[in-house]
Amino acid sequence: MENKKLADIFYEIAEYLSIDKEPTSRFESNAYEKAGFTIETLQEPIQEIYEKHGKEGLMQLPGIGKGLAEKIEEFIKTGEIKKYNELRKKYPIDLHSLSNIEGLGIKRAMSLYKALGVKNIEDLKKAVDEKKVRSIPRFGKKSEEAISNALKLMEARSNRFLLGHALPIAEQLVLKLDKTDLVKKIEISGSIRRMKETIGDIDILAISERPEEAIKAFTDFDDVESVVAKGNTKVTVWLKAGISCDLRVISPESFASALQYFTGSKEHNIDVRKIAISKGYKLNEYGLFNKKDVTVKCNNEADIYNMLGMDYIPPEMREDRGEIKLAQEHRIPKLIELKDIKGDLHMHTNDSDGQNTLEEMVAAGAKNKLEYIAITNHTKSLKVANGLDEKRFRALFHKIDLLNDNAKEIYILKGGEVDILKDGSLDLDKNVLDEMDIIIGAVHSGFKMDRKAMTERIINAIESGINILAHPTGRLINKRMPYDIDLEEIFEACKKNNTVLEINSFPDRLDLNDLNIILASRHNVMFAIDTDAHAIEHLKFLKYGIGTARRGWLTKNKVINTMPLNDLKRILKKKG
DNA sequence: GCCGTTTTCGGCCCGACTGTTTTCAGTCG
Repeated sequence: MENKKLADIFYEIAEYLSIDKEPTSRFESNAYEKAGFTIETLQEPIQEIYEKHGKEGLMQLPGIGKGLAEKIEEFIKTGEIKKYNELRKKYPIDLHSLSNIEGLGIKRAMSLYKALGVKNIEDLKKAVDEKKVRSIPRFGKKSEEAISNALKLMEARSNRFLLGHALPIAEQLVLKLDKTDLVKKIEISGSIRRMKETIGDIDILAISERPEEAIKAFTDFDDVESVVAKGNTKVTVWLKAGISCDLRVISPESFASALQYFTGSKEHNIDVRKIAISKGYKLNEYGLFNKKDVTVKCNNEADIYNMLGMDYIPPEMREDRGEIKLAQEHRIPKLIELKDIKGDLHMHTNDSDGQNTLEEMVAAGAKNKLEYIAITNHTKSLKVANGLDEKRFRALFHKIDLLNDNAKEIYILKGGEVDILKDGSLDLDKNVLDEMDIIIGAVHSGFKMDRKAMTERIINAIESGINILAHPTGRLINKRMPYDIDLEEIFEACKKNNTVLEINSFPDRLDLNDLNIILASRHNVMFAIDTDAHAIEHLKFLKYGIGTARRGWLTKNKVINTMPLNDLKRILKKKG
């Protein structure tokens, strides 16, 4: 991906510039950082923008002016950037990796380079082992130990926590804090509240009249492995679960602004605060203040956004991807909510690789107040999952017909998660496929095909009449990269064939992800938010799919399983 | 190096906490 490569170079230039002595280079550094972020989160190849609209087109992008447009042009034409090469020659050290170590920033990394010649992580390890770091000015024994711990930690946690693992841990902590009676109000903030697919650490916000006691009670929880930092209003702990957690205790008057502040994202907040300044206010975690430094009363986050001339922005949208402009134009969409979902269209039973029986899954669906569910087991070629052949599918469908005749509170759709074979054909006879109410197509093998072949394979399946394309990119978070495919071509084929794209709610899938949902939306396709449940407990994963959909700015009317059963059936029939 | 509903020049987010100091620089979020 070219965008990422260029973004990383800009980030590195920003790092090099921030250690420069010139007073203006700090701001130049910010400019590169901001431009790097713009490029990294761009929805189309930057080269395409340049080819279509030239330098002028690049300068339309936020944070990119004449100078940086020229740098981008230079990179596209020559594959390198002179300024970057010069900086690397001047500072031949891996600043990026070094400054990523907890507690070590760019400036201290530079001190270590100047004093000890530390150029990379290996050098740093050596210097720590030889106890050389403690002798450097403004370092000491504690700093050396902190760096040593951070190095070990970095090896231990190379991956970020999945949202689906971090959220339950956070909810448990909130519950426990609530029970102490030391806090009046608690809220999870940070990237969990934004429903980011992976989480760096847990952020909890609380109102308390006895903050020090609340912080003490928190650090005494047996979930806590060690206390990293502790003050009067804030404490950071390392949890036994292997993730760090911040608790901040604030006054009731500050709660709205603190929640806004600590929910982030950082990029979003910087822009919001700039708008505050431009309107003569000051916004920080303690409140919104006018020119005379008098607090402007805000009861909730919506008040803050409204005072600044914006619509309320849902946490999931706060990523600095254009939501601020939208809010200023009062065009924030009404995002889909969990309660809008009327049915789950992707569920397994123990007939293939699920853990529960058909009857148990149906009962669980009814208990979750779903109006309909689809039972979609694996097909015969997926042997590891005990995939069903034509005969076993027919037997299962017969059982489903009987259940539907008797049960009235929930309707069961007959379906299958049908393997898309290497040539793009489907792994079942046509007459069994014809008996299905819903056909989900999925790739479960041959992940390493080249881009062209893999794209053709999936488009073949789309054209042969699947209703839903399951987990369209095949990625497993922290485990497996997405298939190499041309997503835009696939989205276009989905549009032409009325094929629905799945947003798979399984914590390690979340596929499509937020950015791909935004991209697919431009092709005017429909979505289904499914759990891919392999057990009754998995039905609660739906909230992660909803969170991902909201991060992709999705509204209810784009999601087929928000429809009443009869409308849904009509959509599913429009095939072939 | 970017940017403009006070500005095309003069700004550029900001407060808590830590460690190493003896008043503060660096880091983090």
